[in-house]
Amino acid sequence: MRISTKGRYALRLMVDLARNSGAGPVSLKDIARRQDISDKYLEQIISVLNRAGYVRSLRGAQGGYFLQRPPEEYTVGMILRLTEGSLAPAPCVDEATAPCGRQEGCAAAVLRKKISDAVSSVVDQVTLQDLMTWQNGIDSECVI
Amino acid sequence: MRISTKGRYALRLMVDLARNSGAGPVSLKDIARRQDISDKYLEQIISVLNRAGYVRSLRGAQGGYFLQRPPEEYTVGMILRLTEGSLAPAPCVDEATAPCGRQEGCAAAVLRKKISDAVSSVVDQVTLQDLMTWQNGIDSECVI
DNA sequence: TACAAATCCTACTAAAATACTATAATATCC
DNA sequence: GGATATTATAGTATTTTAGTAGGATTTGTA
Repeated sequence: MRISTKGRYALRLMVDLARNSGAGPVSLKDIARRQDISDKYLEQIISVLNRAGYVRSLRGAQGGYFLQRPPEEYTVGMILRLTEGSLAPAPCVDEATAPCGRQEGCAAAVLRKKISDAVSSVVDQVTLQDLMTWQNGIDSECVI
Repeated sequence: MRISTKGRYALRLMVDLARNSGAGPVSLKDIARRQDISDKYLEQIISVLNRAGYVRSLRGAQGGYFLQRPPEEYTVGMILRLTEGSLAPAPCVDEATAPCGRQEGCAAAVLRKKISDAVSSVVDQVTLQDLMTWQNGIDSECVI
């Protein structure tokens, strides 16, 4: 029941991008240094965000990344689902073709759905902007 | 963000125990056969539940296990926390000594706590009895 | 009392997921 | 043309998960 580093790093990455936007694209190397995360690992993570259109990239010298949209338009759920895969507590919650074959009236399904909905209700509500606001006053490198 | 088989098997095991209680202790072998789970693996799982006092055991021939308390006194949260470890979405949510050292006002901490609370609000509310009720009408081997 | 059926206990292992690391190609600004 | 970026692909070490295996111990029953 853990969010892996991949999802957490993605959040930190996006918050970092949001905080440091304005003065041109932000290079991954800078983000990696500020967040103290391997830049090669971040590369893989941001490429997912890039392909999904969450960030835009500029190649070459003075290149880097920037957010495609304002921070309040990204929810934590969007980012985590992309990087973590599903947020469901077990296979078969959100899959149409449940392995057990009987989604209807199944105790397991009811329980899973409740957990899944509870998590979603949080992560789909909290935006990047919220994370930034909560973090204000604290120094920027606070770990998510 | 998954519940592992360990936690899920523990739930199935407990529901099975609850359903088959009344006629003396229930042997693990029977549970394993009904639930189609390796009995050796179940042994490890039930030993945790046993040490925690959630079930009682009787050794020797005609021995087995039975629930220590009525099904409505076990929550899903109790069982999952025991077998899965913490249900927190990341280290440092429920630990007093957060690795980042600054629990207060940290965006990460706020987010994690929200997720953790959301999950808890579900799993601490649902009891074994609920699972049994939801499962009524369905054949018993429905997989959690 | 011997035997069978059960729990208990410890250790081992295969496979998958996680968390990176490495290398090289490509693009762009100066 | 060179420094600085992103992009793409492949490889690897570590950890976690999900079991297996073997045997010791206990206890009811014949």
